[in-house]
Amino acid sequence: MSTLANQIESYLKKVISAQPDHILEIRRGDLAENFMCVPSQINYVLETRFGVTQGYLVESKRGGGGFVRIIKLSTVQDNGLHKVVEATNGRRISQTAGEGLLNRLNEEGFLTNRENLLLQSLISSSVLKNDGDSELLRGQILHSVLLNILRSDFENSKEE
Amino acid sequence: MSTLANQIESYLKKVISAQPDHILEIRRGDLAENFMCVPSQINYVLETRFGVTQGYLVESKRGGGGFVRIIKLSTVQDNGLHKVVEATNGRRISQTAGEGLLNRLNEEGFLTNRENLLLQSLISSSVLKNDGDSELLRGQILHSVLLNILRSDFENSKEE
DNA sequence: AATTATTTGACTATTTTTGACCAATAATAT
DNA sequence: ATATTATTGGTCAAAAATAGTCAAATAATT
Repeated sequence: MSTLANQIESYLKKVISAQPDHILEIRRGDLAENFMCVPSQINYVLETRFGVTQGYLVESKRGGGGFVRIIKLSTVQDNGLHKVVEATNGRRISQTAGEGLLNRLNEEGFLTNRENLLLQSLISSSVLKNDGDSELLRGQILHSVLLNILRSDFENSKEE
Repeated sequence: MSTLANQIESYLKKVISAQPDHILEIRRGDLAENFMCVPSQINYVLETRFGVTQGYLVESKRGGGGFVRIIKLSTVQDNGLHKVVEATNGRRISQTAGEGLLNRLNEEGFLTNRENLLLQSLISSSVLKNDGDSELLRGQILHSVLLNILRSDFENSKEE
């Protein structure tokens, strides 16, 4: 209960809860300094405590003005989406399977027709003509899409 | 979070918006002096925040009476995103530049707030963790988004 | 004793800041 | 006119400021 990782985890969760939008942006180096540890310790905490399973999305930026952004996902109206989110974690996804997933999300109202069209095009093999593992990349993209659907500020950003 | 580059960017955008013709002419040296930085810092800001993809055109002249002219182009003037599509074709795009492009598309009504949020997340470095060339991949994703915006069936799918 | 979790640090990647040197244009001198 | 000098802006690469990865060393748990 009192490992460094646990303390950092508690601290971050406390601060995030205090944010109106449940989003926290912080400098990794600052956090490491506050807890008197190496910066990579922060990554360990993020990986083990702020993953999909725990309902968080993490984004970041390097270089001057860099940051780590932790976004708490809304878990309130979970229509079985979390299962899908976990099922796509780190998985390869074929184009056909990806198309099916997006269409299903569209039919169930999680994605608009436009969003579906856009993403269908994005995961088509021609776009993903990456040298690397296209199926893995497709999985990463779809995983990210799913996580964003669960963001509480995502639904609220309908239109002005 | 407020880097020098961000401050200069904000300042310039504020001033340009206040111009009736959305054109700003300024001396690079003056700007650098105001922000107490080296002149080349200005070029960095222009390159990373005022490129064609972000909807700006930059011209300049050296020597006595020299200047830097920043022109904000509306999409109509810009031939319907044609230049942006060209500029992103096969090109590598940094996270900063990508953010700028998406925000511009959002501001000009080509992307909804939701679509912007989703895509911003998709191009953030932590999401785009792949073995290959991240910047190239970011460019491919954004290029695909632009092509979709230009497709008539995508434009027409705004309502649902 | 074996396995799993945590801590640490060396090495990598990305973005911003800075400075030395280059190029163009205008003004002035010859 | 031409050459020279002053006045601008441009380029590029190094340094600084962030963050990420990975695996070895420790610690905790089974």
